[in-house]
Amino acid sequence: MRDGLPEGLASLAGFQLSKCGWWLEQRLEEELEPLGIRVRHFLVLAMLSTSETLSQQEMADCLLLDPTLMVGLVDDLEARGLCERTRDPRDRRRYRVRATEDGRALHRRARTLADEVGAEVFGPLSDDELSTVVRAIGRVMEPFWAEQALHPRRKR
Amino acid sequence: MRDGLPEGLASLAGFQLSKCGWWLEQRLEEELEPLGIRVRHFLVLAMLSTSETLSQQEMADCLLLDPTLMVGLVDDLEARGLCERTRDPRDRRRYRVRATEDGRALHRRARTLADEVGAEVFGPLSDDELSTVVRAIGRVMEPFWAEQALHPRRKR
DNA sequence: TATTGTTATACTCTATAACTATA
DNA sequence: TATAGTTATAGAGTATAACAATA
Repeated sequence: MRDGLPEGLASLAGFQLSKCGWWLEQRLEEELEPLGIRVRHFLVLAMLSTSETLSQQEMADCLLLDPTLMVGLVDDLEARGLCERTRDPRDRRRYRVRATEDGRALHRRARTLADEVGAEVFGPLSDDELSTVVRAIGRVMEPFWAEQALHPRRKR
Repeated sequence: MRDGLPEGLASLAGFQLSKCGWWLEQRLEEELEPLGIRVRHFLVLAMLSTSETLSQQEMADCLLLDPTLMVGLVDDLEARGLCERTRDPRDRRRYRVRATEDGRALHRRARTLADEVGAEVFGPLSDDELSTVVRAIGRVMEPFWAEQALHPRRKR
């Protein structure tokens, strides 16, 4: 990289956006290490923090992860007492995964770190710009999540 | 995903942004398949399209890829006559990788597809919003690329 | 017969280490 | 001694397939 990004790359909005997402994730990964969790564990806790109970299948769809990966993820959290599995009485194949008080407390600490990373990365933006970007991305992703709810895809 | 994304996830700007980047990349991957290249090959061509010549090392830094991965990537392009390697006469360890005319032509076709994917994904945004987002992300990434030029990191 | 969750296995991708040639 | 590029290999991460329990 002699003198900055080649213009052919810099002008690709998708490339810049992808790397921005990667940067945010890596920084958060670093910040979460002292808490003993990965970004994925944090995302599970984030879901559970506003959902009472969820099945592993539902969480896999939201995170775009293969359901087999949710097993180990929930295992990790349960082993540390951050969430608990109970069978769904109305469909005993499913678990009802719920965050414990410890899990909610850890989520709050992790969420603070995530917000700090966000403030760091988005530092160059004014409050107006930031809220425009955040709302814009949210609106852009609405059709994606709608489609995802109907025809779940996986990978990554 | 019973009723949309759990709020704990939806409110995480970093999560939405990461998935947006993933979505853009996956859609482009699909669109590029008929051209017989992956997104990575396209990104290499994009760099070469505005840079005359670059070393494999420089390109690895820009794409945040391990230099060993650039070998196969440039091999692929060279085998199809899309780029060519010549030794740098001033430092015969380095290659000067250059896009051929065919490479530039394929890049233009791929860039058109990338722009179409962008138009599709960012469809919900007004022109003003889109340009605000694109410029904002570009500004956010400036310090990242500056740091990357000094202390290259890898992975992904 | 289909679905949730589980396990074990195979596969893909990436990083690591060792090497050549240049500097 | 250090760097660009190459190769082969080991490791991490992921998907695939088969299974048990339930619907």
